[in-house]
Amino acid sequence: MSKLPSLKNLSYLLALHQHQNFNRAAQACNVSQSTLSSGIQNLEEQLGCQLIERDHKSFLFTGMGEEVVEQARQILTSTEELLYFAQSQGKIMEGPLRLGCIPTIAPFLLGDLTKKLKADHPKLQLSIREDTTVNLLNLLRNGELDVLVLALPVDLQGNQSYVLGRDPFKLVMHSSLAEKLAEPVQYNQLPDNSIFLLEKEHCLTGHAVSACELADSSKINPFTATSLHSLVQMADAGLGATFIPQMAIDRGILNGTDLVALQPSGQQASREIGLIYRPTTNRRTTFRKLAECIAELLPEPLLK
Amino acid sequence: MSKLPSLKNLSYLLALHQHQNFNRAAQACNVSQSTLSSGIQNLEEQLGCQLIERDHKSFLFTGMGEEVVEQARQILTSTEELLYFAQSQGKIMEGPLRLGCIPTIAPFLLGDLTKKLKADHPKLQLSIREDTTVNLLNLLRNGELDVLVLALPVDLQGNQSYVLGRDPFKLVMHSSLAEKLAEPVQYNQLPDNSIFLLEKEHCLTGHAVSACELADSSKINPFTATSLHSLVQMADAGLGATFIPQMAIDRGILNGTDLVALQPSGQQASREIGLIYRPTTNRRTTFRKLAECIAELLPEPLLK
DNA sequence: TATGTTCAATTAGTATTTCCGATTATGTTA
DNA sequence: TAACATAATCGGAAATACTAATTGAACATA
Repeated sequence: MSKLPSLKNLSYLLALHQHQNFNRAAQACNVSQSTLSSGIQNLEEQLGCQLIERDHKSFLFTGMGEEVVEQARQILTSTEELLYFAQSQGKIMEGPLRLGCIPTIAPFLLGDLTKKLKADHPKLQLSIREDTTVNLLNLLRNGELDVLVLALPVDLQGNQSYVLGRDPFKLVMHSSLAEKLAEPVQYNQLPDNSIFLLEKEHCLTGHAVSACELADSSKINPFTATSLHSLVQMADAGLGATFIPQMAIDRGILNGTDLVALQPSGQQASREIGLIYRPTTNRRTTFRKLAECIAELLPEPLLK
Repeated sequence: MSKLPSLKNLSYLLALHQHQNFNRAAQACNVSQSTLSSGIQNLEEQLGCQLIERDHKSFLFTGMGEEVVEQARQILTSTEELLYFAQSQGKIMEGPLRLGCIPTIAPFLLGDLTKKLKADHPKLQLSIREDTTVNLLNLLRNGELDVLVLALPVDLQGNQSYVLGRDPFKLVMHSSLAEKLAEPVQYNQLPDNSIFLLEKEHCLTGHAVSACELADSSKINPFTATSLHSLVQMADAGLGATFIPQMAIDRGILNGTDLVALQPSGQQASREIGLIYRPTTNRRTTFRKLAECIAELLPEPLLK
């Protein structure tokens, strides 16, 4: 059996891939450019294949190179996790944990969550990143985040997940508009263009439309908002109705408005909240515990 | 960030875990005993925790040590896969592939499979291990096998799987016994102790009993057989009836006997065949292709 | 109780590997 | 064309990994 590539050389390759420049990559690794250069050559020799095409002056990762980068990333992340795990003496709820969360969940969950974690697991150092689903999945893949809180269903891309619970959708509108409506609200009672949604980057839109069986798109106003708070503002101004998740309502997003929350039609008018992590992780017990903490804070916990 | 442990030291740890003896482990690694000894100490220092308890003369892995072994195994397997992947230039259907299969599938599948693979992927070097489900799962976890063909349902223990297809159960008995029976056969038409099964190590027994809704255990003869072939012998001798999977019948296991195969009662009287692999693998495309090859050979392919 | 054996740790010396700084080769920009 | 940027190469220094031999402790046995 030929010799295994060294983790060091694999990390050089990752740095090179990230910086696309030998000097900057070398700097990032705290080694000289020559070291990194020969490290890469070494790696190519050991792996018996070309990882980057040298094009006099510049270079380009080969297809194989990209593949190796991908696999190397996984190996290095695992090793880092092993190191961290051992150094923290297996104390699973201590040390750094990098969590990503989407904007339609974060403001209504993370306040309570950090409070709870600070109380129950004071040595856990939670860092939080708020971003869209696709961006978060990329960061998870790159090892820049450890775990995500997303709304399901979502293409897991090979990641694993815990389903944490359900979060019902409510149809929110000004009280004056709501008077003559019966629950669950049938959408054909509403005027055209009267439902406002978030811009399409937010998965909430798609989830709400399908969960609430809102097939008739003529009801949807083409103007899109960028946050739940602005949706609430628009509804409060009497522009129309919108879907707001229960957890946002529970955390008082409608306080100080004249809005009412009605039950929309749709068999299962809700979204699921899930915790997503890399299939290759070895911090499953940590994530499981975190999942339990989060599930308790959801409107309808569902953790198996 | 502290320095990552080296793969070399991790492999020393694995060898030590396997051989439970510094000398033999060192031999297995082709290094001297002192090298291995200091490698382990090195590792303990880097990880900042005790991995083995030295008890003058002998030693014992600590709980943390066992954990680290587990994670190290995964890292090393991934790295080996990376090396193999690169060296084979990404030719996914070439080189060694170590497959495990249970005894109630192997004889009726692997002949055709090897024939097919030899034709379609002549450079694939398939090695086969036949063993019980639990043993195979252990070998998969240890990285000694790459992929398993098992009957489902089974506790995957965190592994991933493709469902390949269904394999119906048939109730097999001597033609003279079958004459007065209507299909699907109701078990209360059969005398007590008239159904013979495999010994309990074989998952076939449990699968058949539950799939065929054979609740009344008084029908089951307490004598158990060790292979499908002996079950067939016993049935042919007129001792009683037994469950035989369709794929065994298709491959002629009843040839030369006076046995007939009847439809047993039970909503879904069949077992599923699945391909199992480590969640941390990076040979998914290979396994997917293999899954397709195998599915084609099953009585009822079902691969999504 | 003495003697030999087994096993892991230690030590000291050697071999190997890794790394850096300087230099070179090549292309790009001013 | 000069100045600059980039990656490869080279030679020597520093770090490391490795071995053989030794030590010491535990155990078996005569």
